[in-house]
Order: sequence, then C-alpha cells, then structure tokens
Amino acid sequence: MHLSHPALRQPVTAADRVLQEIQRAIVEGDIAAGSKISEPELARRFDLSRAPLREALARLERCHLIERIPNAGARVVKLSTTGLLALYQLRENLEGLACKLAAEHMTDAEITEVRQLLDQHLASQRVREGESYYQEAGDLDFHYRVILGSKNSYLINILCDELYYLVRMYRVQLGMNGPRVSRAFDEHKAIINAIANRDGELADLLMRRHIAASRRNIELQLEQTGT
Amino acid sequence: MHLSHPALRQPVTAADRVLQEIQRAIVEGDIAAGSKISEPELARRFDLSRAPLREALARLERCHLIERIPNAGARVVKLSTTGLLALYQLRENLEGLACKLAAEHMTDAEITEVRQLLDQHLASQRVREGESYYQEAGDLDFHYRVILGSKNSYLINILCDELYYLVRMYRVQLGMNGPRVSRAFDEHKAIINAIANRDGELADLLMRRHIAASRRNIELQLEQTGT
DNA sequence: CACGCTAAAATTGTCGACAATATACGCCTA
DNA sequence: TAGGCGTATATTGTCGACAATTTTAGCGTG
Repeated sequence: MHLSHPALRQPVTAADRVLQEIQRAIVEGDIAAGSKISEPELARRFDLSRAPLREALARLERCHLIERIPNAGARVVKLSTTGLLALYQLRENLEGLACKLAAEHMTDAEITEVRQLLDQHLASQRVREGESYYQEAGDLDFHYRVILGSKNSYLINILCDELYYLVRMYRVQLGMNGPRVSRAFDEHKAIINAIANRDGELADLLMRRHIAASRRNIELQLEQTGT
Repeated sequence: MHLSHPALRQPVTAADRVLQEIQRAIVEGDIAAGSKISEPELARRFDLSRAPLREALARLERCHLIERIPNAGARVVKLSTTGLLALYQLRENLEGLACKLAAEHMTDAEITEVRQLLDQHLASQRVREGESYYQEAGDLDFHYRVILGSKNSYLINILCDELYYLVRMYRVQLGMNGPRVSRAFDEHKAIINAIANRDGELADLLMRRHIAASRRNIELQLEQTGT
C-alpha cells in the first residue's frame, strides 16, 4: 500500500502519454461528450498502434470518461443532471471522510504547506479577479492536498484517480465562472483550520457543506444554460 | 449512466473469462498474495495470448487485486492490517451512504425481495449451522442488494466492482468462520427494516455498526493467526 | 413505402513477433 | 570475500496482421 498514486507520476510509456492527451481532450470537450470513440481514428491521430491505445481506453473507462460495450466500442460519457447529482453525492461523503481522516493523520508540516498554498491563492486571486481557470485549478489543488492527507490509499485512489477527471469535466464544460470564487477561499480556510485543530467532525461537516454549495452552484449553471 | 454493472454480466470475451478465473484464483489464494505475476506464464496456463491477458490485468489492478509498475511487472496485492483497516474505513462510510440512499430509492418490491432473501438465509443457515462459506456468500448477497438499491451508479461501481473482491480476499484468506454468523442475520434484519421504514439515517447508522463489528471480528482473527 | 433479410464494410478482439526496458548472472577489482 | 560493472537473459511494451463480431448498405418482398 503506497500513498503516491499514478496520477502524479509522469508518463513513462506511450500508453501513459496518450492517456493524458485523451483525458485532457475529453475533459475540455475537444472530443465531444457522447461521441463515439474510434480506435483506428485515434490511433492515426496520435500516431501509435492500437495496443497502447486500448490500454489507455481501459484507464479512461476506469475514471468514467468513456463507457465501453464489448464488441461494440466505446463512447465518451454524456453529462447529465442525474449523473452530476450522483457524483457530488459521493464526493460530499468521501471528501467529508477524507477531512475527518486528514484531521487525524496530517502532519503539522503538511498543514502549514496547505495554509501557504491558500495564501498564494488569495494573493494571485486578488490580482486576477474572476479568472476562473486559476480558481478552479487552485480549488482542485486544495482538495487534492486534503485527500492525500487522509493517508487512506483506497480513498485517495477513488477521489484523485477515478472521480476527479469527471468532476473537472463537469466544471469545464459547464463554464464555472460564477460569483462563488471568493467564498470558496473562506470555506477552504475554515476547513484547514478545523483540521489544524484536529477537529475531524467539524472538518467533515464543513467539507460536506463546501461541496454541497459547489454542487448547487453548478446546478444553477445547468438550469441557466438549459439542459 | 446504466445501473446494471459489468460484474453481473456474463463473460463474452476471452479477456472476460480469464479475468474471472484469475480473480477467483487470487481471492481464494490459489495464486499467492504478494507473488509476482508472469504474463508469459499465465498466458500459457490459460492458453491465450498476452493481449487479452493484459486487458484482464488492467481490470485486476482496478479492483486492487494486483499492483503494476511500468516496465517492471505486476504483483498480487499483499494483505496487511493497515490495508484492512483502510478498506473497512471506506466500506463503513460508503455502505452507510448506500443504506441512506437505498432508504430513499428502493422500491417496495425490491425491499420485499431482500426480506425473502434473508428468510432463505435463515432457513438454510439453521440447517447447516456454522458453514461459513454459505454465510459469507449470503452476507455479500445482502450487501449487494442494498448497494444496488442506492441507485447511484458510481457508488455501485466502487463497492461492487472495485472493493468487494478485495473484501472477499481478506475474508477467505483469514478464515472467517467465527461465531458472528448468527448475529449478522439480526443486524441485516434491522437494516432492511430501517430501509423499509424509509429511515435513512438509522439505516446508515446500523450499517456502519454492522461493518465495524465485522471489521473487529476480522481483526481478532488476524491477531490470533499472528500477523 | 415499410419491413426484414443478405451481403459487404467497418470495427473490435486476438494473435505472434519485434523493440525497449528491467532483472540476473558472471566477472573483475579492491 | 564483498561490491560494482557489463553483458546475457527474461520480461514488458509496442507493432502489424488476422479472426470474430457488429454495423451499415442494398435488395427483395409484403
């Protein structure tokens, strides 16, 4: 049971590289949601054989970005309100647990690092008010740290490797530039404070609320865009 | 988002078949925990080429039965106390959530089915008192039903496809024939009652306790066997 | 014109061989 | 004899081609 997970590992094999490229393409909508995946086409596009490509597809299925049917091929996942709800329902619970465990297992040094990270975000955010991309990356970065702080490898694997690409996909393809930017920082602060105080129960609660608020925000976006 | 998951699907491809065979072999200790996986050897043993075998290995990694290192090969996972703890920590939370959602989403018909299932277990268990295998299968069956009842595809996928083979592996390789057999039935009854009453909060609590008790039981087994 | 059947095309699944990388062995040196 | 280096071996990663299956297109029939 090792704690550093593959997502942070830089690609060493051709399958790793093409995985990252396709992941990015799907998350950012470069390959349209719901569209069919053609192995021969992708193989040509990325200039490699089908063997490493299929390896990559297997991992894409693992993080729920594509759905495969035997002998019939793969499709990029479709975004839906029910899917979003199910995903965030899970996140609320899992990241709440992660917070509780982080309050038990994070070292003081790690907590200090996260606080420095938040200070950085605050500074850079004041400068480029409203640029959602940095906010988003920063938010994910914060969540990553806390999740890793749980020191539970299964939990880390599920959240960082299997669910987060899909979370990003929903965020990116739904815009995510609302007025929530500034409030999120305060919520992050409160969470890391609870963790620093070793108050797992509170950290759990605050994280659940934080994610619930984030979910409502995206749902609003969804309604406005018109499903 | 479809609710019936691959685990219940019968194998259609060669990779599917060999996956199931290797899964069983690892879970039951036929392939020793911690041992190295040799692709050429397994390919000969199951009489197929390395392509479908590697597909199977990718899925074995997904359900945490093996660990792969690029260019260096795969090893069967090692069982450990910390691993068991991390796994059950997650199960407590996730299956608790599953219960809460099941209380909201299960149909009356589905609840009736689960109750019939429990009656069957009780009858057959009275007959073959103490035979742990059936008990284990029955227990897992109950948990499966509840999890499916949550109607959350991500939750179902994580519990049934990714974590449960490992749970079974711990159970099988640690014996699991303790005196807990009879108490589990009562706990199952209480859980389905809570779900039937649409009391999600109570169902959540009871399931967490049920799994915590199960964990303590296995930990005891571990200590006795001598890690 | 719609429907079902048949045949052709395309796609996925599997195979055996080659290339790149890691492991194991033997040798040399201190 | 212990330790490090270089080669030999074995294993994993990748490739191109073939087999099996599905999808598509065309045809005939009701």
